[in-house]
Amino acid sequence: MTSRTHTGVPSTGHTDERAPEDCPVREVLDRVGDKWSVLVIVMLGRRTHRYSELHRAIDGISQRMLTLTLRALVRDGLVDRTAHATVPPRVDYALTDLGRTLLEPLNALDRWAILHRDDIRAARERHDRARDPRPDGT
Amino acid sequence: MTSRTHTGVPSTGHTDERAPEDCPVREVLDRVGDKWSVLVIVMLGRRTHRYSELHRAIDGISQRMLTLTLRALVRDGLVDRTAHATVPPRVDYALTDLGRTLLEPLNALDRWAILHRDDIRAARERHDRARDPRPDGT
DNA sequence: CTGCATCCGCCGGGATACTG
DNA sequence: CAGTATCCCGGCGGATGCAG
Repeated sequence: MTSRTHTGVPSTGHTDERAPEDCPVREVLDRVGDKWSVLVIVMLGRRTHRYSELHRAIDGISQRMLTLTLRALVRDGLVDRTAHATVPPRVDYALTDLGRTLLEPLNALDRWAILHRDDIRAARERHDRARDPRPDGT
Repeated sequence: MTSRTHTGVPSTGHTDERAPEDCPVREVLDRVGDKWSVLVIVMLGRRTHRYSELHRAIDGISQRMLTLTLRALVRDGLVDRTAHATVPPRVDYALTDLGRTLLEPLNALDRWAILHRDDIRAARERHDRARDPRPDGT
């Protein structure tokens, strides 16, 4: 149900109350914010990988999730699938041009994470310590 | 079982096989890739909001999730919570300096989404049509 | 090797009711 | 107004087994 009932806010008119639902960021995150997509994209950003390579490289991913993730990425035109009719079969996955363009904003996020991961850890510990003082030194 | 039997692939050895688990991008996504965090951050990026304002502005969010989301963001030092001891109570939420820095990479993702959302939609429809031709015109 | 099918546990998150 | 507490459901994702 997306029908905005605008209960109170009588469209203040001047404020930028544009609902963030149609905010494109969320759209990307809905596609790529899952558990494995970014990992796959990052791997394919380095070079083309075949299925088993990805499976080995991305530690912890199940065949099921790797397949589902790849399928979704292929469907959205971010990843290219090339099946070689050899025996044993061989399937290569690579980023499409579109997929490669996604690398940039992802790297921006990456840089932010590298710069501020310690800040977040610090803030978190500070916050937790304030809530649960742990009188003893364990 | 991860013991490389190197059936064909003769041990890459020199390639940058660094596992992407320690890839910081995933860290950010684990924190902010949930359903509501980005929406809240975007809203707070525009201006300070109080609880009820966020609740009204972010269409579809439940009190529970708004509370949980805000708590997590505060804990990580991305959002600042200011409770005014008035009656009725009033609580303001605003981005911290750290939170504001996150706006940039988020905007990068945003720009990407705006630029390429149509490409993705097109690729998806093309892919779906190829798989399920739908002979009739429904 | 590259998947697909099935079963199942876990938890994100919605609905609802209640409190300070 | 600004939350908290409880119940509950869907689906994400892991494990396993089977197929081309």
